[in-house]
Amino acid sequence: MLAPGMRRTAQRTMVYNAIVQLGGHCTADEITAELQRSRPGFSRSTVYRALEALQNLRLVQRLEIGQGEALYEPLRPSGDHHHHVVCENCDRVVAFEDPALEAAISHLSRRVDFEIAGHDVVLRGRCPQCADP
Amino acid sequence: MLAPGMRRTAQRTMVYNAIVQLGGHCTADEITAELQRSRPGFSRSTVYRALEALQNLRLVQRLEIGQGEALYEPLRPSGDHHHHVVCENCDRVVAFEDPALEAAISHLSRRVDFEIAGHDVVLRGRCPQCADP
DNA sequence: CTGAGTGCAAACAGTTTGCATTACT
DNA sequence: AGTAATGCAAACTGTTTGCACTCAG
Repeated sequence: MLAPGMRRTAQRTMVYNAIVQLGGHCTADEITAELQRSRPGFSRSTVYRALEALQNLRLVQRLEIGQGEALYEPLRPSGDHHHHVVCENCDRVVAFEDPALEAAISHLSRRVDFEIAGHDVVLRGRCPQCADP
Repeated sequence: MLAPGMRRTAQRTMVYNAIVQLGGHCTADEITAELQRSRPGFSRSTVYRALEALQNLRLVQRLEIGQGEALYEPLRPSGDHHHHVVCENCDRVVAFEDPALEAAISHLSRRVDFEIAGHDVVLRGRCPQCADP
């Protein structure tokens, strides 16, 4: 599980747990704030470095949605593959899976002259709460 | 064409022309550098403000690809709809269109409980030059 | 002539880094 | 004991903003 030479520290565990507790799709600052509630000295840099380590372990995925700060979500090591819908109004992020979309992309991947290694899809719109009232 | 009160200035024209001349998919700094070759005082802020204005006029599209700086591309006002493939090695960006992908997304859009207004797709991989040697 | 647009410098946000200290293994 | 990880502060990058000046309409 751990890469050779890599250490299991309290901070990294805490960062992972904070993401889960925040319900996923949270920013580095939200994670820091959450952790500093119980441990005021918790360092922002440690959060960033822990997030990098957790990404290498495939326990956390970084999402570059929009131009602002990155979002982080916990990843089931089983390796589920999904994409995201973002509310343009409240910035809420929801994940979805769609086999037909994946099929279209995998078919398309054979057509382009790049060797495709991965892809990202982001849907933008209004969530139910922001659309109705 | 111009929004009410909006002015046609030499700088905005120059920014648009620079993007075209650079072949699209260029950064704000590349545009600034290009313009400063012939006019050393050309301001970075003017580039950013011009890019914002050109986006409002639908003459330029901003791409948020990866975590670094944004890319800008000229947009035919006819409103072509396309997506991008990025080379993970050399960062080259190429556009593509795919009706089957659009169909899958539009079908999917009816399935999710958001009111979908738009979407972005980015394929990541290796361009022919970076894959072969 | 008036205010939208410019240029400069300074502020800003999010993230990364250098370095001395701490604490896994 | 040795070295990866931490905490702090300072650097860094891409972008935005305040203000006096300029120029398009």
